[in-house]
Amino acid sequence: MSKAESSQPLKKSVGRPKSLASRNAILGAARDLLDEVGPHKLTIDGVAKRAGVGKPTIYRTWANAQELAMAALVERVEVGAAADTSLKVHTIEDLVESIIVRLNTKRGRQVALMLASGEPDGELFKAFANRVILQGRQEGLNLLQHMQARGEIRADVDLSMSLDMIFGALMLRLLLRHEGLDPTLARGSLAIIMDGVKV
Amino acid sequence: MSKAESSQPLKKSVGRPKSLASRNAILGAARDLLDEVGPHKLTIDGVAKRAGVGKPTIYRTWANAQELAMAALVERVEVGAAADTSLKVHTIEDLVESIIVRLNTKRGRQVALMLASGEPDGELFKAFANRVILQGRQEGLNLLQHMQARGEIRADVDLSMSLDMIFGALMLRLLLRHEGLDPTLARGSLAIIMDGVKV
Amino acid sequence: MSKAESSQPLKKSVGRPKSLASRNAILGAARDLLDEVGPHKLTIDGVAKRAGVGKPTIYRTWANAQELAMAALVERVEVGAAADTSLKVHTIEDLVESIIVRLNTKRGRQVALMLASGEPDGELFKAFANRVILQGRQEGLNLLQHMQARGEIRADVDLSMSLDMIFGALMLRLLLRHEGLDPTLARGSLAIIMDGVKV
Amino acid sequence: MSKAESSQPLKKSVGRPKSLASRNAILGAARDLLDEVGPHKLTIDGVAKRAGVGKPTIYRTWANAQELAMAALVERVEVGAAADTSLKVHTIEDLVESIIVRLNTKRGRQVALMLASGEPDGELFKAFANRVILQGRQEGLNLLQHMQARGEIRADVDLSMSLDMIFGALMLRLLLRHEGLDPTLARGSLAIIMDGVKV
DNA sequence: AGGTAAACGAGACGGTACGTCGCGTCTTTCA
DNA sequence: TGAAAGACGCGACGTACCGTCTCGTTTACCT
Repeated sequence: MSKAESSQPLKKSVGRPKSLASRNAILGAARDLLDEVGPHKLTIDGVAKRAGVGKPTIYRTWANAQELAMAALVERVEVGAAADTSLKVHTIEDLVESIIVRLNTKRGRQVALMLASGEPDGELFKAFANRVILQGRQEGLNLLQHMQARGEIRADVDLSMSLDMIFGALMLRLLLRHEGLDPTLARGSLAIIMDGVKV
Repeated sequence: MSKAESSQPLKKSVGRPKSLASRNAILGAARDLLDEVGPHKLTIDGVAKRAGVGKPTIYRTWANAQELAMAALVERVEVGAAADTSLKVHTIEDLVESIIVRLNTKRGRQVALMLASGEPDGELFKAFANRVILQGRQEGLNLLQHMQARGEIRADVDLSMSLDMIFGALMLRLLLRHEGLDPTLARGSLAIIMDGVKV
Repeated sequence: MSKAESSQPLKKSVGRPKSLASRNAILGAARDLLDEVGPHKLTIDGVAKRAGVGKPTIYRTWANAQELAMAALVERVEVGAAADTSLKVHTIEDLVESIIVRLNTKRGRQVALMLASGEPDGELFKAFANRVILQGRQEGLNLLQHMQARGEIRADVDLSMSLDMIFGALMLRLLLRHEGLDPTLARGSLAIIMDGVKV
Repeated sequence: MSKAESSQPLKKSVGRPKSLASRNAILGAARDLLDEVGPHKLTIDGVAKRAGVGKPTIYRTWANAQELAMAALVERVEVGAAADTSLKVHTIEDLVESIIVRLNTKRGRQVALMLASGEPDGELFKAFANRVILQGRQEGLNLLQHMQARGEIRADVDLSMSLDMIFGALMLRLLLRHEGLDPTLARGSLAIIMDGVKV
């Protein structure tokens, strides 16, 4: 039932079109507030005031604060990703390392909160998960499949589970903070996956 | 700043002591409401009314709804754990399997939400994480250390990371639901860890 | 600091205008509750529930229960006064008699309580005092001034004090109930004022 | 139903007697708080904390904050009166003047509030009114009766009403602040009463 | 060029919940 | 055994946001 991000209707709209300036102001304000007060305290009232916009203008596009937060985070992630296209990721190790770097920020925890608090069967939730997490996982899956095709990984291995173990370990440390989380861990976790732990 | 769960003071307290009956009623009501309406909608007003208790009585012990929710979940987990002592867990595989079973419930997501939304540096958060997650992880760590001592695992392996990969994969699937999560996965994830994926 | 009763701004207000229906419902509920439970027990919660209105809607116009009570009483007094225009008051005796009648009711004590408990330097307090008490006093002052002009009262008499003595006696008996308060007293008190007590 | 001010029981009390020190501390704290925060904000909690006393100790003697406030004011008035015995009051003019001085203080308004907000038929209310107001009025009544007996006042004059007019005028100005209230008014109001206003 | 329809800012609306304060009562422990 | 300390059930406080609803105004498209 979400109103957000529906695919553009082909029928020409009548009346005054939505203001792109307002949209940008709203997402910008949301982004700022996410950093300043955190996702719990992100309120529609606050965003409206900060963006210099009426509340109905926000509700016309997003159904509630959570959707707005997701939209703001997605946009930020995509902007970041666009900036990253320069540095090519060729190996699974590079990929994991870059994921750690991106996760290990304030924004990383914001994303994690969205994932944990959202309704996992909702339309928007899936879209969000896809864009901010599963996309990276898919990249990794492609890389592993190539390795499997090249005979570097056994044919019977559950690649999906392997990836979830790598990414999951990062997520766990992000959430619990019981152990550090730094880019050098990429090599360690991959070593475990590749070689196993048996003698 | 949390008032909850302060370590037991040795000095005899003066004045009327806190009512254990009230405490139980509050935690019971919180537990029920967590299941019925979910963690987002758990309100102090609701708990107070349901428990037949005044709001200040709740605030005297817990600073906000989140702390109360954590306390209710901790208690539930501990009661569950106490009931489980009968079935002995001898192998790492048994452990992971039982964790999956426990995670893969409504309560599992509730716990995950707490972990994702709490302030990770807060006192209560750490206590919560310790009791509901890291305790199981510690059990696993003990098992793996025994295996390492017996020469079944190489001496240079980062056991901590290995465990985070196993537990993290479960957590990831719990949150994202992009793949199923059932007890048979215990064997699969352990196989990857033990043998690695290389040819 | 009061928000109530600010003088009408000439500038067109922006945004949704305040609902007159709500205002009336609130004042009506307050009026009813003043009679039913008394001024001490007049609560904003109670008025809101009775009026079918949210609490913030009340606070948007009145700062606290006292201001609301004053507003409700003022309105009632004015409605009563409007109804009274039919019966003309020509003499000071008629005036005092009608004041006694109006004072000597449940509402009379409510008004007295407001006067005694309000901050006498507050804006709203002054407005209240003006409308419910001093207006009647001013009428009396006019009558006495006419008498003075016609030579029926000595030129050197402090008319203001004279009126305060008449009205004050009524107020005192209303508050203390140490002596009865009935309309026949109008004649008596005026006699004292007019003729003095000396032999 | 008031428990306050019951005459000291003659029967020997059993067990530990009520602490006079506590009583004094309570009344002192109440007196201080009456001045500092006003009668509206005088709370039992506040008095208990300030007096270093448990709340039940207060409730054992006074039924609620209003009774306590009255008790504190009565005591203060009586202490003040005791101090005044030195200066003899021989004429009605002296009396009115001294009343104005005493009324025209913070405490004067506190007393007025008590009178306006109390239940006028309550036992305690009557006692309070008697001690702080009607006693002065009675003194005045005695003086006027002497004057009447000496033939200085006509025999048919309603002395009670005359006094209420004098005192009421003061009360009115105290409450409404529409006109000043200073000791020189004693002479003026008495002049009106004595001589009347007619030519 | 004018009409019209939608989006806009502003902000009030009925609500729900917040976290606090104070009530008057109760249950301990201490002196 | 009275008094301090303080927790209790209760109810109201005044505030923050929710998501919706009028307002009057602006801005584009479509006659």
